[in-house]
Amino acid sequence: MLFASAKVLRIAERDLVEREGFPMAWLDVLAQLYDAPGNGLRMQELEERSLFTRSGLTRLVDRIEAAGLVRREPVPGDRRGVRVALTPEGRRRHDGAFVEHMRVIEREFGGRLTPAEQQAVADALAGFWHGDQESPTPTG
Amino acid sequence: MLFASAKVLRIAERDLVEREGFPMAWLDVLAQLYDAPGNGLRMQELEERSLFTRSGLTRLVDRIEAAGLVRREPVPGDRRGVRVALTPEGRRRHDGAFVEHMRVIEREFGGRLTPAEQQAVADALAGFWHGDQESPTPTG
DNA sequence: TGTCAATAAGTGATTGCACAGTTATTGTGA
DNA sequence: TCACAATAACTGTGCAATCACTTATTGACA
Repeated sequence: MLFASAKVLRIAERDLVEREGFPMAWLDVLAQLYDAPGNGLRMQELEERSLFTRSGLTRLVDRIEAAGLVRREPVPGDRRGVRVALTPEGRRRHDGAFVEHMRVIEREFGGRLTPAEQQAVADALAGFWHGDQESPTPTG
Repeated sequence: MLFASAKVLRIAERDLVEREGFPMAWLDVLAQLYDAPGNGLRMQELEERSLFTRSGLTRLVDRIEAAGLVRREPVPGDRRGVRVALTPEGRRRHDGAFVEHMRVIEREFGGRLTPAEQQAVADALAGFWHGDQESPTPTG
């Protein structure tokens, strides 16, 4: 199951880079910000929602910021913190990329499963993803 | 679905490195060789079965070979080719690591799905994985 | 108010993958 | 037999992610 997913990820990655000029890591960040209130999150929150470490995220956001898709803002009341917010350009790129991304995944993955299989996988994974995102038995 | 899988992969990766001292890429290679006739494959065959490019595989096999888990052998009748074969040590490490790896995935993923969901995902993904491993409509 | 642990984020060094190009070997046709 | 394209694998380079450490700021307590 994981190997199959990795394969689809690889294909989707390639396609996204060719079409949009940025990798899935960017889309991941853009999508997280898009779904966040005010289209922005602190680095720490982004770290929790994405699969990167804090240090990896720092440089990832550096690159996305350099491309003009997000911008760093100060956090009122906590000068240690940084808020990463989607720019209008970032929102536009997200919209286009996300739609294409879903199309590719549909073609490479969804299109090769029956509707019943799609539903079953979607239900199972949605439950997994939206449930407790930590280990089910962290202390034992 | 892909995001969820990536998360599990990340966890499994960490766990494997801590327990066995090598990453999932090694286990991938070890498992492919384990399943192959004579516990060996040519680089080209390994490339097809894994998710790496040939150049990535060259160095990956370098490292696994340096650790003594596989060895390179000449291919009779084709001096261009190299056959990568599991050493006895490699087979032992595979056995131990694979069992633990599956246990972690069971705990992090399977354990959080109902049996019916597990079956549904397994069926759908097995069909996907064992089917045509290329794009379903490569020419259009 | 001054000290010090805790928190938020960034930096330097290391590791590993992919792309493009290279070397060695094989097979084909004159 | 020789020239040349195709094939099998490897190497140099650049990019991106991680680990461990550093800097800046905050909050608690005497």
